Amino acid sequence: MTPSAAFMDTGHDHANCMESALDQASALCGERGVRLTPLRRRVLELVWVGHKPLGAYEILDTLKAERRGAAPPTVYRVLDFLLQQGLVHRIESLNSFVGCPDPLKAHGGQFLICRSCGLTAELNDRRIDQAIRTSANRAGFAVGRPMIEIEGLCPHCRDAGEGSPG
Amino acid sequence: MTPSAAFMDTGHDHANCMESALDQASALCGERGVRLTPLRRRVLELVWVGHKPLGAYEILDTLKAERRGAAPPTVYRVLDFLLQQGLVHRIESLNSFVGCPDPLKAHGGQFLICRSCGLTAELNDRRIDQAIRTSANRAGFAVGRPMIEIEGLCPHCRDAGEGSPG
DNA sequence: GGCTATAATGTTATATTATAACATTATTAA
DNA sequence: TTAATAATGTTATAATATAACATTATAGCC
Repeated sequence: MTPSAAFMDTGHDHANCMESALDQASALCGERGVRLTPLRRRVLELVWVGHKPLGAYEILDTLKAERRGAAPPTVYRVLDFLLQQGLVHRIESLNSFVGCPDPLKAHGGQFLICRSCGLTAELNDRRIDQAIRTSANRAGFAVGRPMIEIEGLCPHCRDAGEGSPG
Repeated sequence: MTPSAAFMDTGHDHANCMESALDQASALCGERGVRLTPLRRRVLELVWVGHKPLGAYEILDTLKAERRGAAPPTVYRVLDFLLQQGLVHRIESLNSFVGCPDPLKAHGGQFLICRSCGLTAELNDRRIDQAIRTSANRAGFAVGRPMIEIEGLCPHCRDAGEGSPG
């Protein structure tokens, strides 16, 4: 089960998952001739730590503890870079940022976001995408970037009875 | 063609569309025993004026010109009320608010948002909803509120060649 | 190596969006 | 008319994001 397919479960090797995301980012930046500087790498690492969306100012708080002179532009500039390279996604409904498990494939985001624990999983379901394109085309609309953010309960929190789904 | 089905076209009688939305809101509040006060009615009217999402501070600017003492809480409280009654939707990707053409039916929003002119159309496509539920269920996720915001070009701007769709 | 162009980051200030907390006014219903 | 509730007014501030310019680091060239 890849990270992109569903929520990580008890078998999920997170240290490995994060390391491989960073390695992939490093390779990808190398190929593209852009620089994954220590600062950029560190921010990418931070958004990967929890598998849950992180706010810019949460990232900033951590950076401030690690280097002098970290300020909002420090974080937002790095996030812009990571977004451009497809290494992170922005979750609009949370004003937050999360690591992308599949940066090679260009894609808008489809996210399942647990309202109880905050864990987020990225989907890439062609049927959802197709249903959207069909419906948009019918309205004469040229689809650019579809954003899909599904709030609800992850398997663990659902089973623990953390509130009703509706 | 109802407002919910697609973008308004040249045949769209907007004055009538807005009036009917306000009438429907008034009736609906009456039935529910909640009050569509002049302030609330005015804000609802403002979000309906353009068929495009309006920011809270844009609404505030208009209100300030019309009454003394309008301040951010004035607007946000009214928007909370209108959101609760299903009379407006919040567009997360724009931090903005837009009138709901079908407040009786409980629904998450499916929005087509033109990046060129800002016009927004609301969809309610059961196939999109179904595709999302199928995919979420497969991941063991209990769907609460799906948020779907499709950025792109409306028919008019697409035909006028206002930038590429991707 | 030293030079220059560019990219990245530092720094200060401020814009934009949203909420907290408490005071006042309006409406409902007894 | 009065008490309870709902709605709005008011002041202050929190949270998110960007503008503008200064400095430092890196890459490519001589």
